[in-house]
Amino acid sequence: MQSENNTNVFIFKVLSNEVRLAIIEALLKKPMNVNEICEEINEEQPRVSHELRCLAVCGFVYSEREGKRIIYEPNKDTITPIIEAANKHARIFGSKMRGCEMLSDIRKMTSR
Amino acid sequence: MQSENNTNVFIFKVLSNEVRLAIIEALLKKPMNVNEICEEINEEQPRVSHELRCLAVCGFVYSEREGKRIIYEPNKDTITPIIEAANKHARIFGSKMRGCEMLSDIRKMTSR
DNA sequence: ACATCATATCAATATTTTATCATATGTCAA
DNA sequence: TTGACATATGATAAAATATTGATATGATGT
Repeated sequence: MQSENNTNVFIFKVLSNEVRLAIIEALLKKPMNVNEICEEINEEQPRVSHELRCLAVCGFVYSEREGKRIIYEPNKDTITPIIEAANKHARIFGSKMRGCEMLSDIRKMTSR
Repeated sequence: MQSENNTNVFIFKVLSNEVRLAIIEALLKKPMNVNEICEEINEEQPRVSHELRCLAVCGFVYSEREGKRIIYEPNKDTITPIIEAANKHARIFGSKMRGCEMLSDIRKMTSR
């Protein structure tokens, strides 16, 4: 339970990045190779490779070589429920957080 | 959908911190005031107050004054599904991530 | 083996987040 | 209104993460 907790912190860390989350969402539409992902989310290739590595180590995506290309697929089983649960919270509290792009933005919100 | 996505990044950021997640887990057991939380998770009061503010702004906890004390409660409705979904991933891939405390640890894992 | 395309790695820097401490604010009770 | 307790705030140093571009590796088909 305690170790599960620490693992959860790490899981959320991995998901708390715009590029990584964009990659996941893109792959949920359809499996792709690095360059297709780059086009889809408009990011540089080294950057996307970097993040794919992270996502792969953490079990969020897996890969399979097809000739020259390496096709990445998301691990729908565990990703989908996490994202949907977050969506639910976002739907209700998204407006409350509007304008927060960084954690430090919260300091600027004086009212509670 | 796009704004939901950005909000999700933020949601995961908030949850990707040991202290904040510990606060949430503690409050899921029972509502508490700041000092009780401090004891439970063994952290300093200013630190916990800081994080409670963050959690409150983001809709993860809400508070109610009871005399001198302010009692904090978690927003079980949306938190529980998120944590459970993460637990599921942790159960399967936790071992793969074992030893990762920081994202930079991933760089040390050379094998894929 | 060579040329080419696809992907990964490295390292330096910029940005963001965490951690800490001193201090302020607020509430109650005498 | 004073004292005691409870909680919040602000500034800042330290640490972690994101970003970037140059370069390296790897696989394929010829």
